Amino acid sequence: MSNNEIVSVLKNRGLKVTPQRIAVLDALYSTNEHPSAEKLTDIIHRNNPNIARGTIYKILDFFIESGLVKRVHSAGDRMRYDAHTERHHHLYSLDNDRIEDYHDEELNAILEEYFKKRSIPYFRIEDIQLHIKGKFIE
Amino acid sequence: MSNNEIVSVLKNRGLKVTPQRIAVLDALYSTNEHPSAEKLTDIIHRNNPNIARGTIYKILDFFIESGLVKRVHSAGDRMRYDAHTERHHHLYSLDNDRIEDYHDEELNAILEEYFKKRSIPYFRIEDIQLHIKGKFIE
DNA sequence: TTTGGTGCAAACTCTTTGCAGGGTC
DNA sequence: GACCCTGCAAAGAGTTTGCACCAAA
Repeated sequence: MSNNEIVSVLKNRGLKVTPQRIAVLDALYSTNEHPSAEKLTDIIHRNNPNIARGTIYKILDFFIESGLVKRVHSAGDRMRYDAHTERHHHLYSLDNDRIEDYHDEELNAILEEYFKKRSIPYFRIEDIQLHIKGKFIE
Repeated sequence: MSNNEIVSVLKNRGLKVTPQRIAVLDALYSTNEHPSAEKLTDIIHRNNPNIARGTIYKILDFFIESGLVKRVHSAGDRMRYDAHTERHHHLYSLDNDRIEDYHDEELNAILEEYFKKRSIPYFRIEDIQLHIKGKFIE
């Protein structure tokens, strides 16, 4: 995703454009490994060594409130982030902290169909995500 | 679950029985709110004020290795634990940190059926869990 | 010019670790 | 009695906060 496209993402939502925000979004869009804040900081610092750790945390929180970024549910050692907001699921390695996307339109359709008839009386569903745990085969 | 039953759970797996381990298991079995370590410590201290925080962490790690307890995937602020190991899914509140069980045999059957035909070539599935995010209706 | 974003460093929270003493089998 | 589990306190990792300075609109 080009710099101009990233700027558009921010502008279209009426968010202020700063080099730091561009750098954070760029780093998130350019990886699919659902980085922790630390990992993300490493990626950002390759091109922008002067962006502060605290700023990155603040920007991530801000993007989460803006709906641009989501936290990935994980075992909890540290937070993981994802800027790919289209509907998808995740594969979780039982050997390490690897998390990969799993896209499956047919599965989405089945789930949607199922929860249309089987609603949960005390709960309004907004999003459904599969956590598929297992081992990556090399 | 009675004290004797908890002792049996440990003995059947050949694990050493201590008052601290009993207290941790008892607290986990007696709640369905998927407590954090801090919350769990509160529960334990109601009856056993002298069990140390560090001990509880060590016992939780030990139980996870033994397969008696699982970590619940969450947004990552802190770790959450669950000793109910039968197959089930979770409802996640978007308003707060509430996590509730969701049992659904029909859904399990559908998922099992689906992934029998649709296998993922580079991944061996060991467990599938739905994360259903939304709002609890009071 | 005004508003609010950034950098820095300190504070905070949650979790892990090391070691001496004590309990379980 | 041997082993390893526990309590305590300190260290560590990850995240948040406060404030002065600076930049975007």
